[in-house]
Amino acid sequence: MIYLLIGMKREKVTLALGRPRAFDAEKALDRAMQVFWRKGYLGTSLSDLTDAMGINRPSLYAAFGNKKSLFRKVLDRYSKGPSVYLSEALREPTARAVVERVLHGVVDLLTDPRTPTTCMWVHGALSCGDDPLRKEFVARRVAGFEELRARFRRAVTEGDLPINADVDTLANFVQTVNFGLTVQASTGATRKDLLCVVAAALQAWPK
Amino acid sequence: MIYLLIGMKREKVTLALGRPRAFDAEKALDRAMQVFWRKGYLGTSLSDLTDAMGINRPSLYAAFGNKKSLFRKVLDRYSKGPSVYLSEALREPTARAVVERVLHGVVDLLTDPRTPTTCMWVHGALSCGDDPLRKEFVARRVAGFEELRARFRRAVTEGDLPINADVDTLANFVQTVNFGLTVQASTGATRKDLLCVVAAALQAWPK
DNA sequence: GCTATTATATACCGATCAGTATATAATTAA
DNA sequence: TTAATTATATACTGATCGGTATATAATAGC
Repeated sequence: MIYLLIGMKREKVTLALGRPRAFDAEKALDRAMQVFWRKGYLGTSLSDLTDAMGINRPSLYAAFGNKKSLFRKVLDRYSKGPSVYLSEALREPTARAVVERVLHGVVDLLTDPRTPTTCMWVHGALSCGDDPLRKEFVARRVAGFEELRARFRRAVTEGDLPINADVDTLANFVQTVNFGLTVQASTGATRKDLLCVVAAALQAWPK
Repeated sequence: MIYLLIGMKREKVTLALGRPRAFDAEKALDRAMQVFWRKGYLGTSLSDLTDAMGINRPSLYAAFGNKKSLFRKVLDRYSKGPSVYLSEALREPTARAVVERVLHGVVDLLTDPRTPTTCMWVHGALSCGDDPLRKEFVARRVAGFEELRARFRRAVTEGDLPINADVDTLANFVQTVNFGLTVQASTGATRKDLLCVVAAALQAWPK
């Protein structure tokens, strides 16, 4: 039953028509995230997904579209969830603090015992074969780069980076170390290994 | 015709029995390398391989074993071919020169227009799902790390690194930047982007 | 020639892939 | 109750997966 709200006072809003969904879509997305995160894009099958999500195939398609569409939704969720340290880092008061927060953030993410020992974005980007999905990874990387660069530009105007700082290179460098740490962790590096690299990278930071 | 060499002087060695192979195994391996390099491990199908190699399936299996075995052979060939810059770098006279050679080497590799814009090792490591193949990537990364570390230890004794240099961290850092550059290139970074990062990383090097 | 041996070519195997048709169950609206 | 709507469950689709059985072709030794 739906009453339109065109200047009326009626406001009943029972938008749920038909049989109600029997699963929690958010939880299902989280389960899907774990699978894609651990096995990559091509390494994950529809059966892997439905098993982990506890739903059957038609329900998955009805709720999230096909595999690629589900992956995109999971990727968005990953940005706002496990990978939120990136946007949080941008709010640190100085460029130096931003970088520390980014690099410690990724190490924490990579070594969280509850989640796969990799970054879902990197794992996805390198496990989609030559699928057009690749283009979306490029776009997201560029977006991340630009956010970092904008933050460093601000740092220059605020005086916590030298006036002649090369903000492009700085943003690029931070992103590169982040990615490198991810590959290290994905192939067995320990938390101690990663933290040493972070310390070394921070030493390179302009005073 | 084979004469056994048990204390005899006969030495004719016509080991080619049966129908001769109609393809060049080395060239076929190179073709296979291109495919794995571009599409990753899971992204490459047997049909992709036989198409590229110009041979049929039974010939592939007879000459190189199954998909995983072929991939291992290709990985070895990759180390001695496109990735040889790593072992060459170790022969540079100073630690600084080693690092420069490694990082410029990987940038050259990543931006060679004749080959895929990634490193086959990294691409492979992150595109094998949760296959046990993963363990072999771990072993190879550790081996690479140890070679670098040994080289830096030598540099300490030779005086071109400070006596208190943390050789573990230095080797780790170089490897991490290498991997990071690879992910950057794999997701669209330009040669200019990569070279800026290399310069930034070199600035961090101990004087 | 004949036999042994190895490579090639075709065609096939069962398994799994992503995706869907169909029937039924659960809900709201009337 | 009845109709409309949406979700669920099962079972299926054609395509492709990695891998192989079988038959034939090409070579060497005798």
